[in-house]
Amino acid sequence: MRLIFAGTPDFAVAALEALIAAKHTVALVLTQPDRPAGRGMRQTPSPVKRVAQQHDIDVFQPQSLKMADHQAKIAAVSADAIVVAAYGLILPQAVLDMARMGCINIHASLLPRWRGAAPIHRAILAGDRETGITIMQMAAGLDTGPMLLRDSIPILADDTSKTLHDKLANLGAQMIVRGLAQLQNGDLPAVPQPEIGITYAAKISKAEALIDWNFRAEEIERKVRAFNPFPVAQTHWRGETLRIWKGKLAGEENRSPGSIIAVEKDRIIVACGAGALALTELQRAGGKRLTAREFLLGATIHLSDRLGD
RNA sequence: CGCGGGGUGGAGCAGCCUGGUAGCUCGUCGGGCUCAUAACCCGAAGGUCGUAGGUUCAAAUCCUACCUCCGCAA
Repeated sequence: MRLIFAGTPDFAVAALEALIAAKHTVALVLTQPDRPAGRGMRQTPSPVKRVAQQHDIDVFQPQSLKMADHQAKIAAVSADAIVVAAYGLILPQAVLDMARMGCINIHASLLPRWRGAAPIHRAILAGDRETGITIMQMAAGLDTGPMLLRDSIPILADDTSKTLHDKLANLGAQMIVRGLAQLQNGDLPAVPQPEIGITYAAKISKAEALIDWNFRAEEIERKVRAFNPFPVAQTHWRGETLRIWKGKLAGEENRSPGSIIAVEKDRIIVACGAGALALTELQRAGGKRLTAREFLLGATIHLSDRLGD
């Protein structure tokens, strides 16, 4: 098929590569404009742009798709379908109608749960037991279109946003290839999303990364996993920022939240609003991420210290 | 030129401000103790202090440039 691919972050890369590998003709790639990013604020191309360039695919990076001449450029491709994966721009109705088979979206949740920007993080934060990928026909509303394919995977007790992201990106890549094939054969019915069970996955904000030790240990532990590898759960220790990369539940404890209960060889146990969390991998400002064991070789944490102040 | 912190034996850190004998915790190796151990005791090896210049009688420490890692911000 002759396709346009619209995507921006790493999540979309697997799908783009799968479509190329499946011998589809990706005639144009839409991705967000290069942005100042990283240390030094250098202009940085999106992951999808880099891959597109490796395959010598034309890249188009409009700020918005509302302008007529931008839309004309897309229409001129005469694509059979537009595949969208974490693109980050609203597609106007005119664009949604532009391809013969419409716009097909790869969404990282079991719709209608977790419509929106951060479905993977939100699923872990909420303690969901499973999540998945929904391939859907795009409609004007936010992730509201009818579903074409849906497949679930379990969320394991040690899954982080990183591990889950990678699994879902691969699953999505397989499913979009399968979906397009079935669509081409005309045997892929579109099923409207249920009216019940709708939730929205708001974007992750930096402020959420700060741990509130008054929450229950299970909730904090989920936050640590959901925010790994980005933006990384953090707290304060002696006035400096401390990033928490890994933690494990550590039984019952009713001391004041944020108190250090014990400093052992391989872990630092902190009291939460209910229960306790054992920190096993952490990072000081300016330093690398370290296991608790390495961290404790060079830093001394006293039982009188408190986290979060 | 967005702001800022760091690079010190194998690992993680201190020492730098107030130049002048390289320190701590761990690991490694040898020995001891023990029924035994990741525990404990004794001893040893191992460092061009990121790189290149400069200042000085003397630089890990002060100055300059560069390389590199990291936090914030995006």
